[in-house]
Order: sequence, then structure tokens, then C-alpha cells
Amino acid sequence: MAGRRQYEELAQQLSAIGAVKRGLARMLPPDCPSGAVAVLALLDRHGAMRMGRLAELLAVDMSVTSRHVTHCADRGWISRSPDPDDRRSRILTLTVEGTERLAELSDRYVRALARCLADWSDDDVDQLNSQLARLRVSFDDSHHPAPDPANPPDRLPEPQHTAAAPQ
Amino acid sequence: MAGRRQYEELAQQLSAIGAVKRGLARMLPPDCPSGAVAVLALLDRHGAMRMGRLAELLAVDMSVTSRHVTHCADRGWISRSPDPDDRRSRILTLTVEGTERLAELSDRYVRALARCLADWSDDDVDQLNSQLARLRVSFDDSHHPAPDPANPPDRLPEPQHTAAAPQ
DNA sequence: TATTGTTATACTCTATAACTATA
DNA sequence: TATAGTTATAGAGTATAACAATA
Repeated sequence: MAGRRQYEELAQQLSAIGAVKRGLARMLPPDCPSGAVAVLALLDRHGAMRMGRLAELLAVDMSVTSRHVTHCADRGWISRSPDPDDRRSRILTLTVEGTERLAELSDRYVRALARCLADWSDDDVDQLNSQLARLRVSFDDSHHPAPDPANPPDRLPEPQHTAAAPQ
Repeated sequence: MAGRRQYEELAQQLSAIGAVKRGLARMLPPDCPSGAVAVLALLDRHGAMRMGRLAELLAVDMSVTSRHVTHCADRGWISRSPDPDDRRSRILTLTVEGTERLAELSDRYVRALARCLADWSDDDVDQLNSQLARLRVSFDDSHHPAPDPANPPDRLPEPQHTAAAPQ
């Protein structure tokens, strides 16, 4: 259990890390904002899925997800096919064009990071990745409190696909 | 030097960490957005300073800084006194009200983080803070490339007050 | 009646450019 | 002429609420 000083510092670090995110976003071409990249990357990593699941993975409201997805679909990077099991839903699938697009965008991120982090070891990067993943899990869990083990619910909640286990 | 896989993962972690930032921001009262908190926290940590330096510390454009500062000044949390050495400038100082306000806001962050990170050790939090700080430094440095030691410039650039050494 | 997804609206954060005042 | 700061404008990201279609 850390002290007040550490928590204040963490809040400030998280606030300041936005500059890094903005710098990375500046590598992107004008028709592909960072929200669209996130959509493509998650579909590539986790495979085809419905809107609701994608919204969970993005950790944003479904209305926001809908806009990002429309942006990608308009450009042919994603296809939205009707879900045969529930006609309210649509299945999102990365197209070939989307896969190619993602590869190109990913290259831009990788080149930028490789330049910035040239003096970071493999382990340094892995460690930071792990810690960020853990931070997200800790944060999510505190908002979806774990069920009381002494009083388990009848049904498990939706599986937590929070991209928290990236490998 | 890490591999492509690690860099892709880092880009995605940074994108996803935004959810944590948003969660933290939701702890704030309506008249105090996170931009204002950042201003108050930096003035508290580094003492009175001018707009330009604050913009550097925030790592945003001065126009953005100006808006945040105006927000705070309108509420009496900051005073803007003329700089006797350069009448184009104004010195920003945290007021007593601003200090009190910051303490209350800081409490909200600390309470939220203490709840989420209850199972993190002191060292875990310190380590994450250090790595985030290092990430920011690496990122900044790659945009303000270090001077060639074999060919030093006549004049040193502005000191890099990037809050990179938080302690 | 509840849920999936879309759309309309509003708010925050940011950057660029035009402008004022001073150096 | 250049610099410190302000303001106007525009763009991206997000959330809430109202809505449509389906369960």
C-alpha cells in the first residue's frame, strides 16, 4: 500500500503522459485518427466481434465506438455484417484493406517508438507494458468489484475482455 | 532495443491507458476540469512561473495553457502579476484559495487511486512512476535532439523544465 | 419491457493562426 | 523584427440522452 506522495505523483504522471500519446498520434495520416487505429488494432488482435464487445475493449461508450467504426467502415477497412443470432447486432470484421492499412499505421508507431526508445532494453519495454496492463486491470476491477467469494452470484458477469492479457 | 511486437504493444497500452485517465477525471468537481488541476499541481510543485514555462511543463501549446490559466484565475486560484523584468509577461502564483483547492482535488485523486491500487506495493507504484517519467524524457529528447558533443552550439537551448525529474 | 446500436448535442482538450503589446 | 501572451476558430475524443429495431 503506497503513500499519498506516490499517488499524487502517479496522477501527475498519467496526466503528463498525454503528451506522449499526442506525439504518437501526430505520426498518423489525416484520414486515420487514433480512435480508428485502436478499432483496427483490436479487431486484428481479437478477431471479428460485435459493437458491444468492441466498446468494452476500447473502454468507451458504445456511441463513441459507433462513430469510430463508421469512420473505418466508410473507408472499407471494416465490414459490418448482420449477426444471424441477433438481428439487432452487427458483426465487425477487418477487411483485407483494413489489415493492410493497419500494417502501415503500425509501422509508423513502431518507427517512432524505436527512435525514441533506442536506449531502452527489451525488458524495459516489456516491464512498462506489463505495468500499464496491470494498472488498467486494477482500475477496471475497482469499477466492476469482484463478486463476494462467500456469496457467489448465480451467473458470472460477461468475461472481461479488457485486452489486459495482451499475449 | 526492443522488437516490433513490444512497440506495438506499447502503442496499444498507451492508447488504452486513456480510460484510466478518464476514470480519474470523473472524480473531479464540474468547475475543475483536469487541465486546471494540472496547472495548480505544477505551480504548487515548481513555484511561481511565467506562462511560457508553464506551457513547457504541461507540454501543450501556450494558447491552451492560457485558457486553463484563465479558468483558474477567474476562480481566484491563481494570481497573474506583471513581470517587472518583461512587461509582456505575467508571473503566475498559486493563491491561498488555489492551494486549498488543490489539496481538496488531490484528495480525490489519492482516494480513488488508493482504492484501485490497494494491492499494489509501495515499490510497484514507485516503479511505474519512474518508468512513466523515463518514457516522457525519452520522448521529449527525441524531439529536442541532444546537441552533437563534437560540435557544440554557441548557446545552450532553454533549460528543459519538463517535470522529468519529479522528486 | 429490455437491449443493441445509431444519431444529435454538448463539453473538454488540443493546435493553428491572427492579433496586441512589449522587447 | 522578434517574442510573450491572448483570442478566435476548428478538429478530435468523449458522454448523455433520445431514438429505432429487435429480443
